[in-house]
Amino acid sequence: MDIIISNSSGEPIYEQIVSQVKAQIMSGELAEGDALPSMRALAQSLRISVITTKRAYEELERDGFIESFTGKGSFVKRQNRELLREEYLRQTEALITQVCDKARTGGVTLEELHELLDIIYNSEAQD
Amino acid sequence: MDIIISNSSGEPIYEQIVSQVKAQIMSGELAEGDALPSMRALAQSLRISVITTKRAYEELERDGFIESFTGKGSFVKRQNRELLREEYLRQTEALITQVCDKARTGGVTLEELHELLDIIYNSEAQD
DNA sequence: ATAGTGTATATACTCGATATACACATTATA
DNA sequence: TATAATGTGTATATCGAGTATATACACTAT
Repeated sequence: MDIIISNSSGEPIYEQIVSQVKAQIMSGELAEGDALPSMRALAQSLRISVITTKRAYEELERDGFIESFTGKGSFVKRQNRELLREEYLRQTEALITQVCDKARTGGVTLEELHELLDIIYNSEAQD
Repeated sequence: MDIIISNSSGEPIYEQIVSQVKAQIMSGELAEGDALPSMRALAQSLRISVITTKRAYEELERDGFIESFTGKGSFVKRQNRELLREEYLRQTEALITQVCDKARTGGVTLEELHELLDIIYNSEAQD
């Protein structure tokens, strides 16, 4: 499982883990029943504390994405992929709202936003 | 000067003050030489500590938007409005990048993004 | 037994927000 | 004109929430 931690983003480490696991579930890289790396193994490879990986896994478990068993490990639960997609859609809408607020205040027009959207959407690194 | 504090946003109070003052400079509500409310007056009207308003004013002063004089007050400095607009443009682009990342992961298409942008841009409260 | 899992407790550090006391400028008024 | 009173910005020490941690504990499989 590939997880990349950025120290400069300001986003908590455990949240970065959570969102990247969700993204991999969304993309199908992680499917139902798949074993996640053990908390210790992940902590070691990211050079962080076990407690931080545990916190990430706890949040994923609380939200119904994975299940953990003492002595055995952590595993991906059966997913309602459509539910996840809706979550992403909500988050996307929230971000677009921020974009519009910022743009209006700064005198950026709707047309400019559409242009920027095309440019940025197509210029980003693909998987 | 109208400043509105939201406790639910998660954004620090002093940052909310900073961004709203910048927005008012951008819109022309605050012009060169205008006096800002005193740190105490603003603190009292927002029911927050003087130290928090001071912190906001410090950041505005550090970034060259206002000037403070002990015993006299705080005043709007001469502005390069074009510089401010560019700052907003940069922030807008950064937000759009986040939008595209989130959208891609969630399987939201570019066409859907354009539609959402039109809807949200036009549905937001106008000044 | 041993080595692999997840779990729980107590601790340190950062950052937003604060109360309180201090220093300077203007204004009222004696 | 002198000076007390009020209004301005400033500085120090402290609290609380949230992130990340070291260490020790409990369970499972081999």
